[in-house]
Amino acid sequence: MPKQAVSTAIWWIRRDLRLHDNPALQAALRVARTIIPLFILDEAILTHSHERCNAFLFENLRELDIALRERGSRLFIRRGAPLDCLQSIFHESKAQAIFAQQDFSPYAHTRDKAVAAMLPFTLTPGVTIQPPLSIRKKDGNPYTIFTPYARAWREQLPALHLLDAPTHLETPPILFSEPVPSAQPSQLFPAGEQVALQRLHTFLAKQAWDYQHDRDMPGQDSTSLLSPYFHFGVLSSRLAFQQAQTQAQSNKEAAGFHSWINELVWREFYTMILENFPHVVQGAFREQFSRIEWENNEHHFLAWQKGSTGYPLVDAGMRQLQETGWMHNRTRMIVASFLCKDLLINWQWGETFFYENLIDRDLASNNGGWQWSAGTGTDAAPYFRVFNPVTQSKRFDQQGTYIHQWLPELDNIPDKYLHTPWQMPLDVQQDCGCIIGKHYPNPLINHSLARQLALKTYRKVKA
DNA sequence: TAAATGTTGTC
DNA sequence: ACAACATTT
Repeated sequence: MPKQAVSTAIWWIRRDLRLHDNPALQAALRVARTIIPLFILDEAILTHSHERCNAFLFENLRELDIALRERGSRLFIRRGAPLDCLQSIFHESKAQAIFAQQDFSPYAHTRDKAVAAMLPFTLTPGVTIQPPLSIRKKDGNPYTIFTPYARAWREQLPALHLLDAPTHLETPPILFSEPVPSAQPSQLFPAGEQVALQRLHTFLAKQAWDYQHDRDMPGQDSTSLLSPYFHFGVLSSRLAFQQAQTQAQSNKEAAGFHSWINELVWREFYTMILENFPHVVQGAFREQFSRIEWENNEHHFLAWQKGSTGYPLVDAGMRQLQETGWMHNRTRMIVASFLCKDLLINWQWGETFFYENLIDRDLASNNGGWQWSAGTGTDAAPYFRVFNPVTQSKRFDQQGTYIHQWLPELDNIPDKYLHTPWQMPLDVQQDCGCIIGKHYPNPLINHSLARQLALKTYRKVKA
């Protein structure tokens, strides 16, 4: 960080699209009088992400610009390679320092190293609540199991001093900026930090109380729906944690709050894993699982993607993803288990598909979740843990609320066949206007046989 | 953050 | 016959 005050600093915005509790912005404000809020449209990232995800980003940029203008400032947008853009705006504006929030991915590290080599560049924490490398075992090695990690995480948690949004920002009047790209606003995820803060507030006042139980019910409105906001830093995870923690400490019935906080810690855990073991991006965390003999049947993969596997809860999950860019966590686990175990398709195919379709496309969490499901990862479920899509369906979507929400072709089938439509006698199929094999597919595979095959295939590579 | 299968206990 | 519990995958 520059020791003495400078006149102008660039606040390079990446995954911190907010004014509240923003360490990078505050670091810039501590040394500089004039701030240039800059976002760079990096084609290397944009071309690999779904239009819907980019739309969420663009809408949030628009909201950030509005919030900045209310404070006498504005957002500047450039398009191109980050280093090129930074060098030009740095010289055009005669800025003397650049501040950004540190990001954790192989791409981000390469990018940021190149910038630091050429320009006065300072990174601040802020993506996670605690810096990923700050939590280690006594022997200095990183944790690889969640539970002891979470214990250490809680024990060494420092006091969090949240940072207020600035009330006024001074910004140079004349500097080139591209317009904020226009985009289709999302119904499910309206943009802006005020929406995110309000959503957090509502969640903590209502659903969080029963979160421990209700979060497993994909048909209920029981989760916070905050993941896209966390991913782009529209909402500060430190602030969210602190508010949940305050509620947990001031209420006797705090299980729901602790359970939600635990999900925040999972996010920290997988960011830490990615940081310490970047090879997880390439393949299995544990070497022997790169040798699984997958079937990789393209036809099965397509059916999975479209949501036509014949297992209603799996298909409902995939339709929710296709239609909204988001999927409930319970169904994420179920469709992932189905892809890896029932279809014996390489989990990386699923990882890529999720990464391309989720608005909350977080590299670390997505990779961690898939490795967990596939049983190839750090804290993975044992390989023999295979979800039964029918059991899961009956347990977590008993009334079929979620199935009905996403599979209109099953609208009229009798409740007793909702989880197993293929068991409908032909006359019932005709009565309810849902012919299996015509209006809704036959199951792609027989779960019980598929399970046997998965166990056999996994057993071959187990340590 | 599971499910299937086998064993024992109860009627 | 069928829970409840234990073991195996």
